[in-house]
Amino acid sequence: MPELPEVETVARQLDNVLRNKKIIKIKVLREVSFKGEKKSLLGRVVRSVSRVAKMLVISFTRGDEVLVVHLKMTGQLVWRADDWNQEKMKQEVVGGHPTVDWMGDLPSKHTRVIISFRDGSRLFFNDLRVFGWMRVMKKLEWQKINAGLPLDVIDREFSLVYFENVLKRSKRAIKLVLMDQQKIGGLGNIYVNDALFKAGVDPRRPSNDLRKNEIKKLYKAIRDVITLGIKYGGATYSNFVAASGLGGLYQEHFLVYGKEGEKCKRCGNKIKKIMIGGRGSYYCKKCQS
DNA sequence: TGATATGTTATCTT
DNA sequence: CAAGATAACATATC
Repeated sequence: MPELPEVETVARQLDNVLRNKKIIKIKVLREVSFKGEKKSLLGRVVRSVSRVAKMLVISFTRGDEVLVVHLKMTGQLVWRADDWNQEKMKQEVVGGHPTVDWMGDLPSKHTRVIISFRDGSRLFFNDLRVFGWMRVMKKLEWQKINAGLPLDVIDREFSLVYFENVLKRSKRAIKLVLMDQQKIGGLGNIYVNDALFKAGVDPRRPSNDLRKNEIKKLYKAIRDVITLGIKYGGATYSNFVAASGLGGLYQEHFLVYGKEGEKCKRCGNKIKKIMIGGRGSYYCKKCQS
């Protein structure tokens, strides 16, 4: 369930290990998972790995292409050095949706793409539900997509005023607006549920109905939740995954997400679950209005 | 067996 | 036409 904090963490770590590595082979085990011409990337040297919205972007020192990766719900990236083995688990970077896949030998049942580098290391793209993708894009094409993206919640320019304007322009449920990647970049179901709880706002409230002080509270809550996510999400993706390292610490810090029937951390009331836009939404009836 | 699932988008329906 | 609602994508798990 990679949301912004997860993707950010993976990007940072992959940037460290993939820099200056030369691609010598790309093996696609599932056609739909890789779009574009893979030949065009052979021989390319990685310049950097970064994050844009919930996407990872791998750029190269030469050529006119970038490789864009979207993990969607169940994608994960695992990079392993040439001499990796289960006992030592030496050089490894993993990130994305936590499954047992990244513990054992790869490729696994869910491996969709393998990118091999000249130094013998490999990058595995695993994706259980095959919603995610890797896509070779021309720089121009990528720039166009970039230009159309909204600000990220952790963007420096993502101001209270900007946020307020976004919310005012819609009367849909506030939760849907927050999750709408065309309007605000980076928030997924988990963090939205938690941010709304923290701000004391009912997820069903019409977006343009929020009062100024509520918008302010929500703005701050989003920042807090995402910052915390990066802090703990970072622990999910370590260079050296121990046997106990499966899954991330951030899960232990959820406020309401997935806690139907459990006690509200603030008032002790039971957390309710409802469906909004076909997605599970968790909230406390007493604390959120 | 059937319901449900983290993200995004295409396609309907207002 | 635009905004909003909903189905669809492929597969595993409970």
